[in-house]
Amino acid sequence: MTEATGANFIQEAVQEDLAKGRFSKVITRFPPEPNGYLHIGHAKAICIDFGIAEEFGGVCNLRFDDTNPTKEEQHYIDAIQDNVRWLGFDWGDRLYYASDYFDRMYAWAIQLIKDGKAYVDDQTPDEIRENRGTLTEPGRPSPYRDRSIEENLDLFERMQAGEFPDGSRVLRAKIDMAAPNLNLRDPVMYRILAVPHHRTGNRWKIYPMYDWAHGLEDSVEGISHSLCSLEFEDHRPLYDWYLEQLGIHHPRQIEFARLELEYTVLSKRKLIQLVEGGYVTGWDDPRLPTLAGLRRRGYTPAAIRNFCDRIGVSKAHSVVEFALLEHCLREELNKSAPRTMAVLRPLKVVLTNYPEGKVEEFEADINPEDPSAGKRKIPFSRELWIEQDDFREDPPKKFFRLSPGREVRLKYAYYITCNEVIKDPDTGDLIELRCKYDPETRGGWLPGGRKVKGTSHWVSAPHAVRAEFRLYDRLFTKPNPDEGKQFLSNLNAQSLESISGFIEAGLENAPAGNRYQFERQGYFSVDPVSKPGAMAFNRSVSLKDTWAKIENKKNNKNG
RNA sequence: UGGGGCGUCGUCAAGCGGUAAGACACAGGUCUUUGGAACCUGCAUUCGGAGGUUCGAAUCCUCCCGCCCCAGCCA
Repeated sequence: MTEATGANFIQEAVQEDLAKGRFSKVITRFPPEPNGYLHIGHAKAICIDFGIAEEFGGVCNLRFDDTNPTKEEQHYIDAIQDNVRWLGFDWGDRLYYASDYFDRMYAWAIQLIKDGKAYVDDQTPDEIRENRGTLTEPGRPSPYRDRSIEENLDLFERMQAGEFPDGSRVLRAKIDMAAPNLNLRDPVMYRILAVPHHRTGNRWKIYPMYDWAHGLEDSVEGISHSLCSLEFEDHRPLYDWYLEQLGIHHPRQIEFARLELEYTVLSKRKLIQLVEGGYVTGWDDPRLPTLAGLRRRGYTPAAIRNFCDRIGVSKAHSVVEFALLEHCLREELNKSAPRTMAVLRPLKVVLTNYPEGKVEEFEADINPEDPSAGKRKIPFSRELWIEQDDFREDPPKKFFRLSPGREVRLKYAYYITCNEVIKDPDTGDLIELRCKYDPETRGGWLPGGRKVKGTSHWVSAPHAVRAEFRLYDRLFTKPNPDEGKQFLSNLNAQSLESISGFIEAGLENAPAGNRYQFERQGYFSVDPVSKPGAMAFNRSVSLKDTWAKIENKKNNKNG
């Protein structure tokens, strides 16, 4: 799976733990909170969590960290499972919920209270914050810090009994208000939240905080390695503290750097803003880095997994270039995607010396990279559509496509030469090209004869099928969307261009999700809204375009 | 000027005291019925900086600089 490099630091740590007998079996977990959709950053975490388990012959649990009912919803749970499965990972029968452990957590909380290690605090949220101190000043103990165990027990039970209003009291661990690590300044374990939970209903009036809950969840499941992102590094002492006080199974937490990608955002908060603010069409908008979006865009699970593999695992903050993700998709689709010709921006071509009404069929490779894919038949006739970009009335240097007097090859068909350019007499707009074909070049080849530099794709006008093409560009105009004011101000207004053109006959019934290479254009997948007669294709990624590069260079020089 | 992390090519990232892997990107070339793909070549005398230890340092020590995270009853 990994390139031929050494093990990453997590693999090394796991190896060492196994060698030293700290753990006998590797059990990891992927613990999403069901309050949003998974994105490619989660894909990295999933690949690491499941990947480490698989590599060491262990298992990985899927566990919903559903400790905050004010934000979590069942439909997110469904979508997340769907996404993880789609990515290609299997949690077997090990689907767990933090909420399933609420009873045990409660009992453990009682234990801590009895041990004098937790207390009920009546301070307001503001008071707690003020007394927490600052980065440089120690906190001050709560006036309720030294309540008797009996009183704490009584109050805590009444918190859960629903006797107190939301936010009026919390249970706190009694650790150290002067700790330089703020997480250790008597962290909150439980808050009162008289909110129904999507799984436990009205059973609980109090809900555990992440730090208290997470280690317990890991412990209950016998997790060996609890892998998470860097921002939890500061929480590890607390994770360890709870487990140590309780004297229960103690997994090892290891932190790695989360993924960042250029020209997009990977934060649930911002993603939610984009979706709910209507800046995109939904969680599966193909411009989004969500798994649902990438899937609809035409990305394959294998390409995403490969990407996650190549970016590596480290603790250094990193922002990965988009080009790598695109490369992974192209690499896979080049080998697997059937070829077809589609004209995105049509320009009419009439072959003046081709008999009217005549139709020929040419044979074309379905995939030149994979001969076993076979051949397909393409109809050819007197009137064709070619790409507007494949003609220039006044061709620049190095442009070797069609222009007046010039000859090019129509792929799989004939050489043609442009003789006449028809324009709208009023607007001067290009209407059609009159060309002559060379009957000697049938199949697109003149054995032993003159060669031609350019090859164009085309479709036969009477046979072509109208279709919609959605061309996507990066969602933001800046590599770092947070640059400047607000990330929303860096949205790319041109991130979606929808155009109408023609597809080869035979594609008009392609099922949603099918992926194709439109020759010389890029990889496209059939959008779920497609219907026979109203096909819509999403451009997953363009082919590399050397000519565009040459032109850009030239323009930059002149401009 | 509290604590926790991180700094190796444009971007990721190996390297674990023996003299800077690989990938993407980029540049040039071969080939080509996709200006695609494939293939070949090039691309860090240098590892945030300065000292030190050593025969030898990206790797060890010291100091300095820069960047990220933490003051939710979010996760």
